[in-house]
Amino acid sequence: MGTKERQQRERDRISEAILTAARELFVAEGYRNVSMRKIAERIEYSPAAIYSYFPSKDDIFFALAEEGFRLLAESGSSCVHVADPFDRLRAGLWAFYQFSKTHPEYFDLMFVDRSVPSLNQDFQRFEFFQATTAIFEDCIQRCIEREQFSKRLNPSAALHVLWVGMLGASTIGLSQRLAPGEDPDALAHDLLESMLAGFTTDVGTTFVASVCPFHAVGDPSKVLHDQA
Amino acid sequence: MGTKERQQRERDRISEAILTAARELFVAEGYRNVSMRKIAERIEYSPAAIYSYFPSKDDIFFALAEEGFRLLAESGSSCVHVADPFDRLRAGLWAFYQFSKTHPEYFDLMFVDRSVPSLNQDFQRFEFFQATTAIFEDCIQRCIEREQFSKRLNPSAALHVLWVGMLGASTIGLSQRLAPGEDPDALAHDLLESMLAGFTTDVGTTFVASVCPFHAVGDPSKVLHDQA
DNA sequence: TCATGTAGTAAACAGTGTTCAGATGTCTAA
DNA sequence: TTAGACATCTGAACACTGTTTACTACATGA
Repeated sequence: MGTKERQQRERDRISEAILTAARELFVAEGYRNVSMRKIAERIEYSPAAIYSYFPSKDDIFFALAEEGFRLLAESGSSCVHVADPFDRLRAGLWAFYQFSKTHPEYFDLMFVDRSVPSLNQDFQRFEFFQATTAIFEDCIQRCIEREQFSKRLNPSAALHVLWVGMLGASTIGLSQRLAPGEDPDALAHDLLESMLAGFTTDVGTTFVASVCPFHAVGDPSKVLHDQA
Repeated sequence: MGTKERQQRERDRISEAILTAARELFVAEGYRNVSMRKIAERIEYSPAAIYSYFPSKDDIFFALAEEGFRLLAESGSSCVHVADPFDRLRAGLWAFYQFSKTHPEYFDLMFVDRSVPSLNQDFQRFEFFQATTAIFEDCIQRCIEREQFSKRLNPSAALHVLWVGMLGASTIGLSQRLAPGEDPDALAHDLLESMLAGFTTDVGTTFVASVCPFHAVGDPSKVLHDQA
């Protein structure tokens, strides 16, 4: 007895070795330069052996994305100690942007890349979101209560806006579509401040579905401000 | 005589056929599903033949990206007729976002994808930017003059902010990293209005390099507001 | 007519993800 | 101790990928 347990431990050990090898290659050379054969070579197994631990290459990268979310949660964990809710919100968003720089490959895999089908499909499975969303919606709610943000702001929609805005800044940093000398950090900073500034006033509401060249933009619950 | 000309015409014709085949495959199946062999099959040539017209697969996609910029310029051309500079600015940015939906593969190639090296390197070569930048910086300048935007706004930096913000909305739409039922259009809309609203006030300036957990974020010329 | 240059091809190289028959070794039960 | 069952791992293959190279067939200009 205990054999099954030992076998399972052995399986876990090799499974972990595969992930470690994949992670090292992936961090060093990027998603596109990781091949099953390279992983196999690193762990000194044949490529076919990997398939008895992971059903496909996709699943390896799904597992790495999960790691990425844990990493991101860690990176952002320090900001929960920021006392002021407004500063906490900003620190969290900035941590998100910084993560795209400290872990560009993880970030690409998690938020930008479209070539890992399982990630597109099962993205909402990551429990990361529930926890994080709650924290920062609370920040926004407090900012509304202390009248730092417009009373008519929808915390959930506002958080989405901030998040997606920072995603833009991160993407441009990663894809290097800026002129030489242009600073993605300054851009991310300015974007963040612009969005936050936009929340402090009711100005935005006057635009929604009125002056805009587009009406009825889908689910009303997702519209940033309640229509007064 | 005239032979050289005819030969050149023939070369151009085949070169165009290669691009057409590549474009069709690319629009229908995405960048990653276009192979030299598929292009070759479509034009009824051997794969090797393509290499006497384009040095590599990358160069084919560089040419397609150029097409993409022409397409984008066309898509946005209608908005230059919008009389009000503020509405013109908004219409242009919305056209940019819409382009990511009508031509997702082009958009991905042009602004998001990192797997075409020549695009990363020579991105600033596209003359698209000079022209477009001028138009929309002018809009912002006019909005400042009529006191719709803060006097302390830097038009170039502001345009970058708006552009990158919309890129975030486009990216999230493409990569489908939203919960089921969440509407990327509404998100893009709210983000745009938030950023524009942020420009109407001086509020943002009070944050720059003061309350922020980050100071000296690079080139001061890229900072959104002049430091008062 | 003949030499030159070019266009296009077949085949190969080195790589990719993945599958599968078979070998090898380990564990369990008789 | 032996026999059978099971798990593990490999070599070889399949069907792809981008790209290169030796070669052929043909049109051109002299």
